[in-house]
Amino acid sequence: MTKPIAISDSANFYVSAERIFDPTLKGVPVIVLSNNDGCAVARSDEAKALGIKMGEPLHLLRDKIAAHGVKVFSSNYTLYGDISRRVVEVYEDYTPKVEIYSIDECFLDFSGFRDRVTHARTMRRDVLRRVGVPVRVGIAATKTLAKCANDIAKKNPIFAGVLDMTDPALAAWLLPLVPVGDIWGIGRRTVKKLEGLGISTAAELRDMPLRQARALGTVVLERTVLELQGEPCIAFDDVEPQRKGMAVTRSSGKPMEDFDTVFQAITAHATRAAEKLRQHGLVAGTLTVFFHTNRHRADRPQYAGSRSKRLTPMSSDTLELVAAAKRCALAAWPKIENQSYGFTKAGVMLDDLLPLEDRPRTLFDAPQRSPVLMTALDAVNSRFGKKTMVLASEGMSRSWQLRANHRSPRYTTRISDLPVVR
DNA sequence: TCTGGGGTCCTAGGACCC
DNA sequence: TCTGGGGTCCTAGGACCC
Repeated sequence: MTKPIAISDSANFYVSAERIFDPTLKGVPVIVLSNNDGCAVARSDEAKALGIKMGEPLHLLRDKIAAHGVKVFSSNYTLYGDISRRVVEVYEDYTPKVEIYSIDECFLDFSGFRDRVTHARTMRRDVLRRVGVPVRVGIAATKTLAKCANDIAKKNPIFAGVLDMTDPALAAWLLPLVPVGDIWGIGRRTVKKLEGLGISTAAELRDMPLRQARALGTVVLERTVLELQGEPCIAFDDVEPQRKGMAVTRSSGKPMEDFDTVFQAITAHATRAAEKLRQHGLVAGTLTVFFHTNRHRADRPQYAGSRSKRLTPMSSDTLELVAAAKRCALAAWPKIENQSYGFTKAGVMLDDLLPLEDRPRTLFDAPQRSPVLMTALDAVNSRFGKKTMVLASEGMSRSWQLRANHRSPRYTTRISDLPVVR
């Protein structure tokens, strides 16, 4: 008997998080936008019912928003991250093993509970009571099947948010109802290929010959088939994996025309990346800078520049990272004379990350050339707020900064954001 | 006419996830 | 006018080695 795995996820998480602090949002259409107020990345059920699609650009939604009084929010990741942490705390009261999969999803070890459905229902009520967001739970023998169960529970109110599909007979009965494209790990490309073979449901994929699955979609697809058969191939893992890379990339509020502006954005991104490195106690071995024009504008000249550089010694020092980023940006800058580009996105990526204490040593290196300065920088920005102290090359105009015209208060992490009650 | 056989490491690109 | 950001894993193919 394999161990039952549960996956718990939050319905429309970002919307649910906004609703905690503003009850007037209940029962009305609400959407949360991506960075730069670009497109809808979370929609309430009411917004979905209006036909608002995941990833739909805001500028195509203006009419619907006006006609139906859709409430619109910019992303408030500080708030969502904190709510997510609180939800995990509740899960930890209901199982000794929690694997955080994403900001709104956790795998839970549900082995050993006599009545898993009752246990899940109790947990669900507790999350709602203590944090205020609704969650759904799918339980099955493998992660892929648990995701299916969760998906079925999401779409069929009859399950009241909890479906235990551990029983193989129940799985066999339900899998024919799951479209193959809804399965975890099956994306658009694979759906196309499977369609050609006449495979359109989870049950049909489960019955696909393993060799054929591997030929079509490598070991990844083969594992999915095995998981659908109830054989675990994706291990439950509650230790945080060593991260391999990190990126800070942003679209700009308006096009960046000259090197100085692009470099201001890149300075800000490299600065943020260095902060993240130090927070996690890591150093980076490679830095990549990229920037590109708006691909949706066929009428404007297109350019995409990118350069990487090894960091030796490995570093988490803002000054060193920004210096390396500048060399990359200069090397990647277009060489064509008299051609002006409107760059709309820029980013800094760091790879070959290692814990500070594991970094290779050389005779003269130090993890940060200016460790005392970095400590002071982090202390000031933590005490007085982000961006209190920045490098001059980040500039003061911030003309590249992204839009966020509908941001809600950071209710749980910033006292000055709280509404004043008189 | 004959033209090895493994290894390892690295990189670019594809596919997918939320 | 306006179209997100941050990750992971896998494979193929080239370079290089003995």
